[in-house]
Amino acid sequence: MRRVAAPVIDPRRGSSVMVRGQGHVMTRQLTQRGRERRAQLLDIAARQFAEGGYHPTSVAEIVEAAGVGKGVFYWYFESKEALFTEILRDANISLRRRQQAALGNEPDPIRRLELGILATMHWYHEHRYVFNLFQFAQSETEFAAILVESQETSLNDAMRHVKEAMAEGRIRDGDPLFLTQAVIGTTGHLARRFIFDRDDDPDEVAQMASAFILHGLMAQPASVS
Amino acid sequence: MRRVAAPVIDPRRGSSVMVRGQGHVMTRQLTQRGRERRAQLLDIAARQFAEGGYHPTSVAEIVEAAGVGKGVFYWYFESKEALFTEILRDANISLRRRQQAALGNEPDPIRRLELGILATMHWYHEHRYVFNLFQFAQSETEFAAILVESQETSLNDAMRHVKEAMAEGRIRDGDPLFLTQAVIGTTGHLARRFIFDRDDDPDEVAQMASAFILHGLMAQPASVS
Amino acid sequence: MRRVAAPVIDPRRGSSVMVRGQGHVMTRQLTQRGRERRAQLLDIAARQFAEGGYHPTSVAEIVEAAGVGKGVFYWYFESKEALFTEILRDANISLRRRQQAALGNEPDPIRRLELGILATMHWYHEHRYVFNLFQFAQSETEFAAILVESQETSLNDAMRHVKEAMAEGRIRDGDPLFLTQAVIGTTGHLARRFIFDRDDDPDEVAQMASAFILHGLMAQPASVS
Amino acid sequence: MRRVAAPVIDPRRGSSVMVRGQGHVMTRQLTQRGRERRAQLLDIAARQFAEGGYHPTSVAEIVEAAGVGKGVFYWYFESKEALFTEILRDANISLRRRQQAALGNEPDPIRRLELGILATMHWYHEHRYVFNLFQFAQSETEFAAILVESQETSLNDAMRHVKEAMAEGRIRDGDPLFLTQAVIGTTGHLARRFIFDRDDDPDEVAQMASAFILHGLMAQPASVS
DNA sequence: GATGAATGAGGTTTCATTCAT
DNA sequence: TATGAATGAAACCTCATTCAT
Repeated sequence: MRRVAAPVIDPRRGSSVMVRGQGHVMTRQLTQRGRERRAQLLDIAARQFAEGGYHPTSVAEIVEAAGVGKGVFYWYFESKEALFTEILRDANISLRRRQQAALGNEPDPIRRLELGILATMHWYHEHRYVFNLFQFAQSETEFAAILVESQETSLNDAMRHVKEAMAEGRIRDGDPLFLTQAVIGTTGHLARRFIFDRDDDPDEVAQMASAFILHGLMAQPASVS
Repeated sequence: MRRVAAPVIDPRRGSSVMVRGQGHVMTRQLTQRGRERRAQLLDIAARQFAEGGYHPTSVAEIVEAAGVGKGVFYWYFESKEALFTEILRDANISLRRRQQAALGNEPDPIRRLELGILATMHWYHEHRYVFNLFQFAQSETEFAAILVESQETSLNDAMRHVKEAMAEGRIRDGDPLFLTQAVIGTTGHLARRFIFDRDDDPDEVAQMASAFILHGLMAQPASVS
Repeated sequence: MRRVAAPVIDPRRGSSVMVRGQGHVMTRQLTQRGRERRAQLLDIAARQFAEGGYHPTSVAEIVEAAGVGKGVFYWYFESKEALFTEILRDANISLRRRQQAALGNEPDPIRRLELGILATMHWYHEHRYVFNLFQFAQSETEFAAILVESQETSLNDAMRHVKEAMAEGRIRDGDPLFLTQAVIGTTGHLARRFIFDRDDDPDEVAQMASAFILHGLMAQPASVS
Repeated sequence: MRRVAAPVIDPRRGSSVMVRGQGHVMTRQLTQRGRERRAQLLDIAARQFAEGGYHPTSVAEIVEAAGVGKGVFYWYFESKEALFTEILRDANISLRRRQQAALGNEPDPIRRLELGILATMHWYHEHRYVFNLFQFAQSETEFAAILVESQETSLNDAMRHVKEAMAEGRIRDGDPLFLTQAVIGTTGHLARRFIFDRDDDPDEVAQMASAFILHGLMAQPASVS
């Protein structure tokens, strides 16, 4: 990690936790202090998972980094797995919030795509450690399912822009899902390679990515062969 | 895994192994039978890692699936990690071989890109389980390094086509590395989503991917705004 | 537990507690409310120990069921072990009280045995959950000692009847302790099997138990009175 | 434990083990050495559970007593619980075997009961530590079920004798199950009190127990044969 | 070459108990 | 009195690796 990244956790969220009370799940009310501790653990864990991998990072390492006893972890989280799941969900919520904020009331769907790509690059730039978490999550069935579910809303947002643009004849006809996935995949991979690996300027990466993606989507392209 | 995928291992390769014997590393010569057993273990392990994850899959499970004792594993591989590293390398060699074979003597660089995308989709279709392996490998530093190294040659192949096309004025000017990464990232993500997740027809996916990518690369696009 | 059983705790008892405060043991005076809370905890704990076992039942579960914080537990009890010890003592006191009440001034020792068996069956019927507590307590040295000590008085009561009956020539000569243990053992096991396991009618079980205890298996028994 | 008791495990039994092989249960073949080690662990564990209780005795203590590493335990047993279950089953098999051997071809059902009681007392005398195991097992639902199931055969054996004797008019009419349970309960409790607690002579205990069971407490019993 | 057995550090999780508020 | 938070030892169990046979 070349520079400290902003946490993805909103400490005001989550004033209560789900815990196991002998067989049935109950909700535990947390004090202000409790909420802060919980957010701290989420943040520390996210960074350690990103740095060292989910499996290789032990609960012991997490609590040690937080400077608390081992029991604290299980006071706030049902399991290591539940913690990771929550990190994934929180990250996606944070990313989508940023994308939404960036769109404002922009009426042009193509412009909305551009703004979304720009917001995404900036968010990744600030939360660079999340790359590895998503990457890993994709690789194990249970977590991949969480990811898909968490990203569904963002996917639909983007697909809406694509459909609108298509209806306006601004972009080529085609399967909207396929095109949207192309947009997302390209954005993600370029972010990984140029923002995460090389720490390039997010504005520049976004601009180049937009160029590639928009030409890819455009109607009336130059003839291919 | 919806259907049985072809192994990525060439059993003729690897007629000797590096192993630890009495403290120092030594090279072991393998018989024909030995080479087959080794290839079998690589194949079984690859599938199990893909299905259940690298860390969650234990050496015990691998040897059990192979129907051999635990000692056999360490007869052929230095460690679980070395085994995985080898799987990654082998997979990339296999993929590149397929891409190379597809290009033939095609003189047109743009056509070479198209053929490469098509070959890639077909290869992923046949080795679908490899997706998870690559995805996971990206997420842990040590394995990510292996991946980057293994994929460097393929990357340079593709970049050569891009540069040539650019020199011929067939595609837009721009950072060739950036454009090549865009091509690769888009191809990979679309393969993941449509070939792995949905088992779509690789020819169709390749065709749609090529359309998106080539328009993205093209010179003289339709005006954006 | 098929039906709610009566608590074995007398909330009027125990107006003060022994607890550890600053390193030394001190006696704490309890208010009326305090005594009730204490009795409530004893009762809840007894049922949970019976249902789920002493060791598997955690203090956390007990206080959760009582709807109080964890500190409360240690305000009223020195430890989980002390709590269980007290449950055992209370249960035996309650049982003996019932047995005593049943005897009245009955002059016939044999009749007294019968009345004792009947009272015991009824008590077990009302406090069915106690079976598991006694059973468990027998199995761990420290608790077994508490049981033996708590049951000594009841044992001596019963043995007095046996000795009197023997002196009157009403029952066979023999080791009074042995015969008394036989009476107790038979009563206990039959209660377990027919009252706890099958929820049979305590009057019927008592009657059949008395017949067995007095006459054994043989046909043509000596007339009872 | 005042004296060393004979193990209840037959090391020739059990040439294979059930173990978990990732989700599904598989059977593992054991070598002669493996079978001995397994029997040793069963025996050591049984004694330690009896002495210190099932829950308080840790797997660490068991393997330490056996002088082996912790992994060995899980090589031979699926879990601590599975081990205990097996101890319970083995003990009941051993007890029943002894009872059966004692009966020979004895035609008289009453005599068979007597011989059964005698064999039981001797078996308990040799396997005294089993008392606590049974006692504890009774107290937790899951293990109690195992006990009931394991003892069903012995119960039916004894009930057959009771029914025969009843058919011959040798013992009183009554519910055969009730009477059989009375026999078993009395025998068990007396064994516990006089053989386990006091280390009395099993022959004497058996004789007094038989007298009580056959005649009850009454003087002038009906003649036995 | 191959096997079953063994190792033991280390993993996740639980829990009796204490303490600051 | 009472609470939520914290502790940390210790529980059960896993697993990469080694080894005797």
